[in-house]
Amino acid sequence: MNKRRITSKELAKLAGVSSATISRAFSPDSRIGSATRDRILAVAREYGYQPNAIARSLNNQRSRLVALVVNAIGNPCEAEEQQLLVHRLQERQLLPIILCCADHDDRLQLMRLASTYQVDHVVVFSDMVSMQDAVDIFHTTKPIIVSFEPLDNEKVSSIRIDGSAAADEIIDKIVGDGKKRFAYLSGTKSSWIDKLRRKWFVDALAKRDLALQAEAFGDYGYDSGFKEAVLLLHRAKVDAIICGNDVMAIGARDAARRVLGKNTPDDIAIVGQDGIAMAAWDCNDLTTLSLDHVAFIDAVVELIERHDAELEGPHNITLTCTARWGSTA
Amino acid sequence: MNKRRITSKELAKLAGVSSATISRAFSPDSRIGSATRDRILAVAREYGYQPNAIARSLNNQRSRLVALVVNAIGNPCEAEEQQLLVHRLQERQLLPIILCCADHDDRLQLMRLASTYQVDHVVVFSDMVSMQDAVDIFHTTKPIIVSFEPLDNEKVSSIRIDGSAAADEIIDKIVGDGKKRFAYLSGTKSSWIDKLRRKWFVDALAKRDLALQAEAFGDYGYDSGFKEAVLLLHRAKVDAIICGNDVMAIGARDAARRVLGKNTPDDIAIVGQDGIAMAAWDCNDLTTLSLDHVAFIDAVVELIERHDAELEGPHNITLTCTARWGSTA
DNA sequence: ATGCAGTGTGCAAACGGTTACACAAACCTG
DNA sequence: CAGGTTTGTGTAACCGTTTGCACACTGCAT
Repeated sequence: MNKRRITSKELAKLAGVSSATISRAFSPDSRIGSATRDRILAVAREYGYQPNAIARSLNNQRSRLVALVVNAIGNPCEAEEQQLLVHRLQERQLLPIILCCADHDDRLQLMRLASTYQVDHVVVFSDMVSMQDAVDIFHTTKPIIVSFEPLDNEKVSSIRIDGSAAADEIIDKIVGDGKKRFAYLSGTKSSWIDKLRRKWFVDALAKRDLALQAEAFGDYGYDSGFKEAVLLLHRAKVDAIICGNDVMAIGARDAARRVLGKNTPDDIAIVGQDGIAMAAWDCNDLTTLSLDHVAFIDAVVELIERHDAELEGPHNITLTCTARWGSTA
Repeated sequence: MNKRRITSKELAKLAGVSSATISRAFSPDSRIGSATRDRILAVAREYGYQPNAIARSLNNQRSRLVALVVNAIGNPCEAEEQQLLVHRLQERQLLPIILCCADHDDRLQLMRLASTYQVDHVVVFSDMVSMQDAVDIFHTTKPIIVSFEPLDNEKVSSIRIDGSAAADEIIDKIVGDGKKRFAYLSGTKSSWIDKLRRKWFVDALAKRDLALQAEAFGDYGYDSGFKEAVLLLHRAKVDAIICGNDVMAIGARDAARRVLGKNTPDDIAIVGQDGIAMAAWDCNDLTTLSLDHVAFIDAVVELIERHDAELEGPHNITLTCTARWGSTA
């Protein structure tokens, strides 16, 4: 019970070879007689031997661990991408270590902890840590840091998102429906991603000589969407709310309907961002500025693979968003 | 650029001590002069030294890694608990490695991979792997396996969930409203958790001399809830559907409303399970058999801590569910 | 002065693998 | 059949920590 895992030396004794040979039996292309390998593999199976990944990592300088820095896993707006990425990593025999920033106050300490595990790659989805901090903490290892924030650092590859065209389309439609008084409900104060998203819409409005009539800040959650929408609608006369993500948009829609008695899209237009599966559920049917999550994760994986292949400097990929039309705008 | 991380030996040279002393400077209670420690810590900060967790783990036989075996992170019905647990682990300086089973075909291989990382604990939330397999794979390490499945193994601690009383209440209410023809929409075929949940309701019905009129199986997702509900309602005349989780219940509710034109709770009663935050959103307002997620994760953490403290054998904790009343039943 | 507990430090052996190097045996080629 | 290549295996060093043991030093009571 609680039996210690058998080591390569012990297995070597059992199989009548040296521990070096055991190691070779487990490395696909190394000089070893196929008869010996088969015998070793058989004995290994019998005794339940598996090479110790910790020891191997120490030697290799390669842990096959990937740090995923995210805000939260509970929020559907992020979870969908995370799920996709975790799947792709697993296919490649890479294991994700997830760092949840949202509810952890000392995020730097958290990243430092992960960095001591010599992770091979770092993917930052969270907008609650600054890229500069991430680079500072992980720079001694060899991270790819997938960043939305354009950081001028030769270590950081990034994926840029362009939603300006889609924002334009969306604003066009809403203005065409006779709406003029827009509000923006941010996901968070002072995050790069949020500022970028906001800018797409502000620019689209400016083209039509319009400007935001009101603004508020939430926390990417339903409750904040609901609450801030109520306050917003009491404070200012607006007939369209652009939200920082889909979940907040659902909250805002519910608030408008329940508290103010306003229905979409006639009384008020509500727009989300992300384009998560839930946005398309029949009960939501959100109009949203949506990102192709599969393409996004493809890009992340591509960056990771470039990095693995030790290709030259950082690499940037830009993806464009599209509008998903629902019945809320 | 890609500078190698500094090692304790190098730091030792810089600080004019031996690497053993470096190590001691970083272990809270070890015999070391406080002046030396302060000096070392200062030099360490200057050069950005942090002890290598991989090497430490190898030596310690303690990795501070925890394997979390889950179905998916993208499904809100699980993500909420996972988020809570990840947070609690992080507080304790433990890092989670998430294994997503839903989209990985060879789950055993996945668990074997994680087991080579000498994880200190294993928490199995997924009902897509058998507990026996998990035990077989992780038994050489010292795992706590949080299991719903009553497995008679001295390594496996478990948390049992009892929802029978709440199911009884819910059935009582629905029957009181004049409904008699129940269907059960399972989350998955042949999983222990699903069978258990189903049994609570079947038993509650039996007490009233009622039985299920129809059954179907989905995959815990919205689309499957929607699709199976449509088929179910075309196939059988039922006026209440109990669903395997909340997301499927939302799907079923949408299907009933959109495809069949039946509204809750008058035409049909719909019940979910889990009691996730989303169930309480204004647009959903689901009646659901709900589990206190905080209490649940408290229990998981308690088991992990017992295990860390090397307390005697396995331990079992039972939690009871409560009904959350919404407008769908 | 002598002995002895207590304190701070270094040495060296783990921890469990991988891999450069060395070497023996087997296989060619002319 | 000599010489060269290929193949398979073992030896030992190394990856970066931790920790038991030894040792030197201080302080204090005898």
